[in-house]
Amino acid sequence: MPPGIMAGFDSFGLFAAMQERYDPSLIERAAQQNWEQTRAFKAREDSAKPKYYCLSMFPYPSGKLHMGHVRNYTIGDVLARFHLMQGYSVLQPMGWDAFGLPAENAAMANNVAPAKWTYANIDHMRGQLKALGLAIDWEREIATCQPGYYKWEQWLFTRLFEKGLVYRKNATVNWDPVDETVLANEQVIDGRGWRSGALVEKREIPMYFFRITQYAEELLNELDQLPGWPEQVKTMQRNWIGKSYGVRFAFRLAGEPDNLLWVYTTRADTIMGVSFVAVAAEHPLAARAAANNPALAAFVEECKRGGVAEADLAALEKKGMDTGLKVVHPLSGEEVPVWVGNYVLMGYGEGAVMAVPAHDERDFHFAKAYGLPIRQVIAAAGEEFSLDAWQEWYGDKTRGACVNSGKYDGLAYEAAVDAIAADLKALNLGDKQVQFRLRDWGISRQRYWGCPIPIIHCESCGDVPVPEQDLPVVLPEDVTITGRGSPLAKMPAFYECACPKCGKPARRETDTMDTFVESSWYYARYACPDADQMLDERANHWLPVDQYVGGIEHAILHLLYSRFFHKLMRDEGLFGAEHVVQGRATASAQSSSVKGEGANAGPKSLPTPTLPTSGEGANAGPKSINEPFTNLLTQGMVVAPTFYRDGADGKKQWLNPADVDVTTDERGRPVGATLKADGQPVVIGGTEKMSKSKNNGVDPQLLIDSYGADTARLFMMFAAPPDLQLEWSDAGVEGAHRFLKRLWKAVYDHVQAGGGAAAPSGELPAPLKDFRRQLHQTIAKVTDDYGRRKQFNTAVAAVMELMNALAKLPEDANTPALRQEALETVTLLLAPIVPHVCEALWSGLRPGTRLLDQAWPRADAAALTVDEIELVVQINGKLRGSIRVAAGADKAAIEAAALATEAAQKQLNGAAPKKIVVVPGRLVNIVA
RNA sequence: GCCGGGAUGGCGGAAUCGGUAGACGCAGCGGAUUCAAAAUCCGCCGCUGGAAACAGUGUGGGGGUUCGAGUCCCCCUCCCGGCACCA
Repeated sequence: MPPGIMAGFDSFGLFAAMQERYDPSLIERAAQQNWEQTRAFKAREDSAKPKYYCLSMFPYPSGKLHMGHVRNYTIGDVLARFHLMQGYSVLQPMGWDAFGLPAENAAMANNVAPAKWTYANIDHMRGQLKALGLAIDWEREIATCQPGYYKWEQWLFTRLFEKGLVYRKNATVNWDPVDETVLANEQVIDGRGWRSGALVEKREIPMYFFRITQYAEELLNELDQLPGWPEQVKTMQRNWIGKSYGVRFAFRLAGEPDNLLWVYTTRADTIMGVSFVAVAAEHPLAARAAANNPALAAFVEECKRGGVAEADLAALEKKGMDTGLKVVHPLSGEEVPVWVGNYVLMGYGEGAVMAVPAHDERDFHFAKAYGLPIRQVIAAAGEEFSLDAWQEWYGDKTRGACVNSGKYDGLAYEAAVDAIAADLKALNLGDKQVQFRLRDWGISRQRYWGCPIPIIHCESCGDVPVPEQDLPVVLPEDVTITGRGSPLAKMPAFYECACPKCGKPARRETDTMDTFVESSWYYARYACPDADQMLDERANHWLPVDQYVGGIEHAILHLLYSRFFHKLMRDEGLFGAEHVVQGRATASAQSSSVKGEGANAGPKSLPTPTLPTSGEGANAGPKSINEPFTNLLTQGMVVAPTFYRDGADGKKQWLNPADVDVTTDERGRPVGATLKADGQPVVIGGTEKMSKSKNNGVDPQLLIDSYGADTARLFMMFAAPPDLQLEWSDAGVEGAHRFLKRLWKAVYDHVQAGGGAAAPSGELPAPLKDFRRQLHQTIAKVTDDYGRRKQFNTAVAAVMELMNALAKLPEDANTPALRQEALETVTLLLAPIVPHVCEALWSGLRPGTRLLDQAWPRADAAALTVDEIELVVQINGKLRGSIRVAAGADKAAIEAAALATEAAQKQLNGAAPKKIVVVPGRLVNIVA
């Protein structure tokens, strides 16, 4: 028998006794088995407790888990477990964003069917997720590639089609002329197809669109109803929706007064400064002018080269060419030329813009480059207009007034726009208009591995939605992916069908949906994954999601589309009004300050929560059926150092950090690195997002295998706050593991020594009293960090500090009891982050009970009181000393004590202070 | 290009509402233990000067507001995320 006691299992399936050595694999297996056998995380609709729906963005099943997943899911799990301990009925589900491009790429690379590849990946990754010990209700797992899931997506599509919220129009895509296929933006590299290397062209094809613009106003306005979202994300969405107030008006074509060229502008006040009009290369006027102008035709062709990604287009050099056409200025009657500009986007607004070079920076540079006139029509006091260079104020609508603008001279922005809009309206050539930057959502994809669009094209009946009884349109799984064309369009067995209306032979749509569609409603399906309708009454119980956790990269598209879908489903009556809205987490229990509870509360006393609470205000209040995610946490990336050598072919050969040794100088600064294999130097690159291309990924599996899931979870939570990027560090992992070993030893030693009473009794000597105050401050701090701040690194740090203090606690009659209280508390506080080891420690501290059944600890207000506090003394804002005063000391006493300090006497040198600032509980600043 | 962020010791980070900059951890240095090493434990640790006490200085760069600025305002640099077909 080795020293210590061998671990045995009790009736809970947990440890009856602790062994001396911290053995993560044993502990984690036992804890996970116990949770699984007791179905500990099954979410129930019939609970009397308030509900808390905690959701992490589901993964794409790419093959194996990466560190970003570990981080994402640990954050979600910490919040879920914290709320579980706070007395909530928690739903934390998991599933798979299973459709998408990588499965088709894998199919080509490895000659494996996308379905088979995807399901194999899911099986592997599910095992990896389970090894992390997440408090997930696995009985609700969904995969979006299953017909049982996408059937309802197709069903909603047909409903929206009937309502006119889905329509068909042409859109521009990246076309690879060699592979004869449409490319995703990421498949266009430097203007060429990634596989064929062919120059990519723009091509117009018909696509289905969701009319998201119909919801633009609501999507914009309801951002104000989301106090639980980061301001940053709401700002990005506001800007993306881009509501603008402007004027839409028309120019008549010179000599063809019935032919109108419409433009939209937010700067109608500068209309008298228009010196040309620019249209997109795809604009009908451009095509018309190019018909008998070979040079222009060549330019239009040039504009059609390259991809459609807006980031690339915006970075292009601004180019243009005169069409030779002229239009008549609606107010001045002057003729202005029409140009084709490569910077004008056909898909945005009218595909044409009025150009005012004097007051638009882009137009200014364009006019200078092509020698077009620049006419100043706005003047600002104290500023001089010069054609030499662009100045900020030229484009500032808050400054100045109209000049050189005839009857509008002297009018400021608003008055000028009003007058000009009124005049255009009188001419029947325009009016004020509110416009959105947001465009309708094109969802057609010419790909195989996606949800089939449930439409049948009939020569007589047109586009006919597939009737409900024929859904789902099942995606055939036995296909060969070649990378050329669309696989479904080559399968007559798939597309040959009869028209549901007239019965004549018809052709089934062979495009599939954007995978963003599946991810736009999965959060709702988790409420009722087995329902034989899109959503059932369980959605009313669980929605909205109380806490959503995921990467900041989804700030706009995914989160906007999900908000849109939520409103679509609401308007379809899938949840909301007619259902009873109940089971809301109305536990109002806002954090209440301890400060007010005692007259002599310490300076650093923190809020104490009452049970149950989620700790954030946004979670309370009436349940909204308008928004899917009440609180949002956006997590940063996981990054790691990179190392490389210059290969013989001139390309960099990237080396994995695990294979490299870094050497440091005597201060620990890195001075060089060598490859472990050959001891020869390598180049230290930058710190970058973990990726295959830079070979700087660290496999979470290795981490879990060698240290255990708890160490992985602890490192992830401790290394950085959730919203910042997290830098990978092997040494940091070691440190996290060391802490768990120390914690284990502290509890083991305590239990071996006979443990202690549940709590100390009677008056404690000062060091013990101080420690107990720190203990209860830590409870308050950690509770606030988990609940309100959602910042876990500081929670861990506070517990580490407490453990450091515990190790220095003097021995007294009450010490074992105090130690018992401290260790029990620490175990509970850390349980959301490192649940397995805490479960084992708890069974050591309280044999026969299970940690999962314990309530969250509460700070004892009595333990938090202090008699005396320390205040910093500053002279002219510089730290010069400190004083100790009674906790309730008044301002006069504090000032007197501060003035009496040696530092103050020396600095003042007999003179009277000019001013004394007393910051209660913090400092005194004497202004000499 | 446009929109949104970020920058604090050798490193990750802390400082929550404008109030002691550097908590906690890593690395490093010194010591204990050991035949030795690993592990563990104790101590030191922004920079400059000083034996020390202490003084000066310091939060990407420049300016400003304030008794007091890492935090607020203006300008700039670099890095990161998104830009509608990667997810």
